Amino acid sequence: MTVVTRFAPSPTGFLHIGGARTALFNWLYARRHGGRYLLRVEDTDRQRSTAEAIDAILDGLSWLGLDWDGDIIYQFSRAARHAEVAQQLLAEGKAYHCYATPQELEEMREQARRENRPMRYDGRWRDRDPREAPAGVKPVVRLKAPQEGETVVIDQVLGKVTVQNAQLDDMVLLRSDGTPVYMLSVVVDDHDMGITHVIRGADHHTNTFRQVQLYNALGWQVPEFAHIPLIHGPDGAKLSKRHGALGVDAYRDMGYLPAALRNYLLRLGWSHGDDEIISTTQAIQWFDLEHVGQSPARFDFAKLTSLNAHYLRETPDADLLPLVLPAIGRLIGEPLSDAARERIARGINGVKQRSRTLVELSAGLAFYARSGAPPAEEKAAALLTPAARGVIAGVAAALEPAPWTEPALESTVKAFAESAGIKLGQVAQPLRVALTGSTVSPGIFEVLSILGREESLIRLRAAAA
RNA sequence: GUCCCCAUCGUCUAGAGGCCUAGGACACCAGCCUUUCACGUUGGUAACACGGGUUCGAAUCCCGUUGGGGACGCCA
Repeated sequence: MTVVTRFAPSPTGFLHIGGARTALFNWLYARRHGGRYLLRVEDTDRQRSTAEAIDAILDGLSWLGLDWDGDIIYQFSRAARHAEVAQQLLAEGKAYHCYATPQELEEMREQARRENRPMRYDGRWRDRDPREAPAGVKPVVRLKAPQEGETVVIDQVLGKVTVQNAQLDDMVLLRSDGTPVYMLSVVVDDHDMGITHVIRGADHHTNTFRQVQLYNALGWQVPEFAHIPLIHGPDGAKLSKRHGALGVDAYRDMGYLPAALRNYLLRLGWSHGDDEIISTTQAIQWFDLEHVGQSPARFDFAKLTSLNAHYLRETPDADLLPLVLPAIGRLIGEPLSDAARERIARGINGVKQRSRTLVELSAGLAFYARSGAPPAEEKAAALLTPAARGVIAGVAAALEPAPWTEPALESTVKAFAESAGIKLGQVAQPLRVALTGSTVSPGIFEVLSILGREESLIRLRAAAA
């Protein structure tokens, strides 16, 4: 049996981190088993679904590198099919019209709340003669669910769970306007699409029992289920916009790499022994449902950032350049000259070694892009004491006639330090400030070399003055 | 409230009854390396929620307590 998985986001907002992980797990599982990974947009809520949200989700998935097989299925376009299934159930006596009004249902819930009873539909139209139907009320269609016995879900992550059917009420299949409700649509679509493994967030776990009842009423085979624990915010509470529930585009903007996010998300809830750095290729070979954890995880930026630093260092300079060039242009407030691009290309390796995100990388590269003395950070400016300025002037003079290669620069500066009777560190740090405007940068000889004689001397003299 | 799920360092996790003096990673602290920072490296602080069982033996199995989460829509 070929594995078929799906990711089924509802386009009522951006692709958040939990959805991204669900997509990743589905994608990995399908790839692992040489199966298919489908995408279904659950847009049956016409009020809340938007085209912008669809774009944002597709965009997020593409950025993450989670390509889907075949065409996207828009659930709303299948409404007629869903209604047809409900009609079939109706015809078979497995579903019925319910004329209870929203007000009645609200009262039912109120009453239940007051009496500390579970909030459920009481089945008042289940066996009632349709001829008693009130005039002018459009009915919904409800599933005639079993009232005795129990429903069992075997979950690949959570194991076997049993619920008493008395706990479940007759769910709505079709709204009074004839449109299908999510519970019906998922079941019909998953069946029609040949989904073999439903991998989704644990928030759907309780829904599964009702869905299984539907599968049973329809005589359809139940797919495998795997409910993965939710991701919480740093404070352990449900992820909300206040903590980590950002769209994946926000992570892109913060300078995270898709590969890093994939690795981080993978380890959030799944493990392979002590392995931490897991490439996507490796993940495809290893991923399974047995090692998905059962408890919720908290989102931790520090770990993501550390992973990102790793992937940043692993990424070839040529791939990083286009990601960073536009940002640097914005940073210095002018278009990048050819000389600037050239310096950035040569300097990027040195800077990426000490950057954790693309944002840090861009910022760390900006001094290469400028012409003339870079603005000095506060901490850096403080280092430019009169004595330091004197040292810089001395070095500038020593450097002017010297050959401009890294080894040569090093020996020139070292010779200068020796003759001046000071330590290299006392020369290097003021030099760094003059050249980069910062106390943090790649090796000072690398910087001199890349900046070139002319540009270096301009900056040194400006600092010495 | 009812039902369901979950529970190992601050965080992510390894752990499928003896291999556990509970391992790794991130974060944190200290040392080394070094022209700064970062990388790297060495070491350190730090956890089996609690209480009962079962067993020769429990982080691992069972029950309860506590705590956290989820679901209870003509939303998905």
